[in-house]
Amino acid sequence: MPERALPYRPHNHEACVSQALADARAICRQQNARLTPIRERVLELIWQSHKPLGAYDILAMLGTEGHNAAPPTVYRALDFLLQHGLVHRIASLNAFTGCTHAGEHHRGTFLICRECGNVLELDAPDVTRAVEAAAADVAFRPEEITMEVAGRCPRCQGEPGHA
Amino acid sequence: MPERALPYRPHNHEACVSQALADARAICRQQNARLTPIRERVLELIWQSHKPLGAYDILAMLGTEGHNAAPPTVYRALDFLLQHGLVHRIASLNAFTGCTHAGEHHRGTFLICRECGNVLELDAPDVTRAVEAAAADVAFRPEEITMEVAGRCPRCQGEPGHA
DNA sequence: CCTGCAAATGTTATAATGTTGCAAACTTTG
DNA sequence: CAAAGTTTGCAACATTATAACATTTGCAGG
Ligand SMILES: [Zn+2]
Ligand SMILES: [Zn+2]
Ligand SMILES: [Zn+2]
Ligand SMILES: [Zn+2]
Repeated sequence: MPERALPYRPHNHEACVSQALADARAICRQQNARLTPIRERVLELIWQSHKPLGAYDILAMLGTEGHNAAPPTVYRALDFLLQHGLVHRIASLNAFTGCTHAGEHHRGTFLICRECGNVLELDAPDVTRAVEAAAADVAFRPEEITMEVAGRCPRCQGEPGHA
Repeated sequence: MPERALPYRPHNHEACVSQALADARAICRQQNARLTPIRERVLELIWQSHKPLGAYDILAMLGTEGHNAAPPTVYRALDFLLQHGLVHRIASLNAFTGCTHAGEHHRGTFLICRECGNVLELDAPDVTRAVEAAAADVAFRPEEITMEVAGRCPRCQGEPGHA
């Protein structure tokens, strides 16, 4: 899978989104899952945003485009996308972001810039290994790992306030 | 500081709680912070529970003991306790738990049993180091680390359903 | 003691986030 | 097509968190 541009670096984000959607379609086909219009649209909205979106942000966006959606619509779509590894939920933000390693069954580490709000998903095997080792030390069997790091992204360290 | 018993191992929990409260009083004295009755009571309730407590759980408990509290009362007490490193917020649970390393300025790793709900706070320097290294690789400056691992605790792996 | 300030708490209302339950529409399958 | 299963619409509700402003409390000077 080609490495996508880092979110806080200038890049052709439309291509980013199309690629993600294409990947998602392929993954769903492969898993015999139905990426319905709503689900796909929610995924697209999430990808189009450079920052994690709250469920109610998504709801509002659907509203402005004529789709008269209620909360369950959005949450159900999000559940589906989470289930199939297409998005992640950022617990510390109550928000959702597109998975940059969809289909790879992995545990993401998220670097969240407090200044500009951008989120970078790392695939950090060392971190995962360290967590698993620490858990093993106390005979704990990990199933799901939430790793979210709030701080400053490179761009915001020198010159704060990038959107 | 003496190591406290692991939460899911039988132990004299009252002693646990008194020790935590004594520590808290010492820390607040040292920091010139006022551990008022409400704040102390909230901390005590959190410590008395073996499992993380939601703000509204605390609210209800205060209610049953005649204290007619509203949400802001609890949230303000919790803010104070968070501020002074006496409790942690578990983002994935929207709940709060007593810090087992209060005063040590540290980044806790939380092992959350999905079966019994108990939470174990680890001081896992290896994990922290791994996270910091991964962040450094992309020039991200971490400020706060959220590490929450959901899974099965040792007791619940064999015989599920421990309270 | 009193006075005045700052910190803490009380109180009411409201915002933000997430869920339940059931009915209608759509898809798949035989 | 008919049955069964899945997805969506919809209304109500539950939970978690904050805003705004009034009141009380603790404390330092006068
Ligand atoms: Zn991912
Ligand atoms: Zn930034
Ligand atoms: Zn701690
Ligand atoms: Zn357990």
